[in-house]
Amino acid sequence: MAGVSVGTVDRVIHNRGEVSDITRNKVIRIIKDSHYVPDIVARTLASKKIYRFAVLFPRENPDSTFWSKPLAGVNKALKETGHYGIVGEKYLFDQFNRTSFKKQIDRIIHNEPDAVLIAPFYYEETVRLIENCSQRKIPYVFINSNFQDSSKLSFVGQDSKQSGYLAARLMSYSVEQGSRLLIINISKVLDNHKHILNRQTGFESFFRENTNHKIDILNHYIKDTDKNSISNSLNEIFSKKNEIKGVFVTNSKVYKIARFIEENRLKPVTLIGYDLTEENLQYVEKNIIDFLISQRPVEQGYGGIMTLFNHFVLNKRVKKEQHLPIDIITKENYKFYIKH
Amino acid sequence: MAGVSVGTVDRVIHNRGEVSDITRNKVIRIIKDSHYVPDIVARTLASKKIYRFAVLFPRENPDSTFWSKPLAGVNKALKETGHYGIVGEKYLFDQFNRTSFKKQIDRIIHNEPDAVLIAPFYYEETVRLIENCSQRKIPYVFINSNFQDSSKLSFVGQDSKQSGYLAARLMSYSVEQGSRLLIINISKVLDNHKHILNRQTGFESFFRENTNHKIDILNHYIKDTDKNSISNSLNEIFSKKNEIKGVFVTNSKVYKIARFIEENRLKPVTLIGYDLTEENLQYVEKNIIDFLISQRPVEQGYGGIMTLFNHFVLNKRVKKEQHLPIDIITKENYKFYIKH
DNA sequence: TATAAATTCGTGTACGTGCACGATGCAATT
DNA sequence: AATTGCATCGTGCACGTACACGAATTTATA
Repeated sequence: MAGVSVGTVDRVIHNRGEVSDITRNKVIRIIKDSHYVPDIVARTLASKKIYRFAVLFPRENPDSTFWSKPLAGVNKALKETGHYGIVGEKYLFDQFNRTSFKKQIDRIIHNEPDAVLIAPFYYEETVRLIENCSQRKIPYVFINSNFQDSSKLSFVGQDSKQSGYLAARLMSYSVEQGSRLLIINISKVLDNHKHILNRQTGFESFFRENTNHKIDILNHYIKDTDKNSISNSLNEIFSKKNEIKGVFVTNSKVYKIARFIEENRLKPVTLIGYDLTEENLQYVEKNIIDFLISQRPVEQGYGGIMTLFNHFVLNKRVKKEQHLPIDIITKENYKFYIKH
Repeated sequence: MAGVSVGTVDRVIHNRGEVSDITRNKVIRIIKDSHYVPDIVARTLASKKIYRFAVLFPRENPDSTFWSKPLAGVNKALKETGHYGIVGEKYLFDQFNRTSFKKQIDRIIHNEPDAVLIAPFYYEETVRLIENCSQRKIPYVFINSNFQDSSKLSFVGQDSKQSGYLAARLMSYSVEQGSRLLIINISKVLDNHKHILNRQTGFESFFRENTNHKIDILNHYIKDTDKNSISNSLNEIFSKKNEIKGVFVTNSKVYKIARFIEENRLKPVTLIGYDLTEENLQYVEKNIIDFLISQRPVEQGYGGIMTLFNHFVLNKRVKKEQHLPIDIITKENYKFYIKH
């Protein structure tokens, strides 16, 4: 149409220069008018370009099997996009070991990937990574836990505060006026997860805002996660007066509380926590855990890679905040959420 | 490797004959041993084959906006798979008009698509369609409502009975012993939706099986869906003695009940229904509807097309029953389920 | 034995794009 | 006038597969 060869058109499309302004404009005009879009299938076949995405995740550990799910989502996405030259390079760290996190970041920086998918566990090190990326124009996406940062490509995860708010709503159905509730934070390291605190904030604000629920809320922190420490810690609270009607655990460790309740044959309380792990589901089956809130972990990993795929291969614009639905899990519907 | 040309290998792969048994076996052997898989990108580029999928859905109507969502999912899938030669041909019928359903089936049979995605509304006509498909070896997939049929390729939708069961569990949190509950079926036509009845069955069986909940359940059918008929019908029930503590509506018409409750300023009841429609969400916002159960309508349409895509293009085996998660929707999390 | 028919196979072209290489034309330099 | 340099553009091959066509070989028929 423009009276030029495909080579010239190709140069225009890829901004490779070596085209006069006159022909360039002519070609651009025609591309627009005829609604031409490159055939990604042919493009993929012809191009030998390979996109290397670094994936910075915690390694699965005995204390929490959670992170195997996002990894499964990543692998699923990699399988689907492998044809298009996407390869994932995994950098797994020990989530309780800051040095291990730092080391993997060093490796990433050294290996120069085309993009990075980050589970931001430790603050300073994360900042170092994203500053390096910004400098080298490497896009990066956060997963699971958000990061205040305007130059990120995207965040894929849950609105943590809202999830706590939702938990409170669920709690409100089964506790009457004047009841006493308990929020439990149970974790070895506290500094690194703002979104855990957001859950607590959300939970509290529900009862503050819905003033028709007159509720007394206790906060409790458990730092040592071995069985004995938990037992001692909880005995104290529950023995005072067993007046607690509901317990909200701000992470996936809720099964440890459930176990305590079961073994001590406490009066039933409404128990709400996070994540569909094997251990948690056991107690859902036994009706000890009432609700679990799911973060859609598989979709997080899948969405993280797909975001980069859309950005690089399909040239789509991606949304900066991608909040996944907050799924409510009970004994009756959990089976439909597992598998993959 | 086999000492033959690509042409011969191609004939083996596609069972096009004209290959001696000896060479065929040799090639097959090598394909297996070397884990060869065809490059779908190159295949798509080279092949001019077009797959025409017929989509038999209800047309969106003022009474229910539900079916626009599966259609959106279908369109999304078609966009993604368009490169691979997938085209959708839509056959939309009036869900309250059996003749319209029949007519579209005639058109489908006449047009000879490569596969059919069916929302099975009327029984006999559906049987006629799938018998025709079986005869002509055209695969078909059911969506939303299941169909007892061993030769279908797949079903994509929800486990209806389990969703009713789940609704009952949610109800159980907010009603004390001895309460009276109400199940409302509200629909112009009753014969065509077994899965609506399954919801009721599931709800009832929860309270039968969990005998620690002593609950009295009333059933109520509303056939005329205009406002006055509903008013009259409900007035009768609620006026007797306003002792009803919870209402379960077995479909998306729950907003009509909510409206009645609002306008008559009835004592608050726990109200549970189906589907995230505009009208329903209004009453969720007002705290009149407590829970909605979502059928993941968009995913149903998306999954229906993707099932056929996997079958035809990727040669993947597809599962015969694909049950989507039963999402629990409240005022706090509904926002994350809409959009797309 | 010669010829026809059937079977089995190889070759060439196409799909739409990326990219290396070389060709062309014109202006600047020697 | 001859040469060089630069900007601009076209050509050809490659990617891995599908498929039409015709060639080669074997088997059947007269």
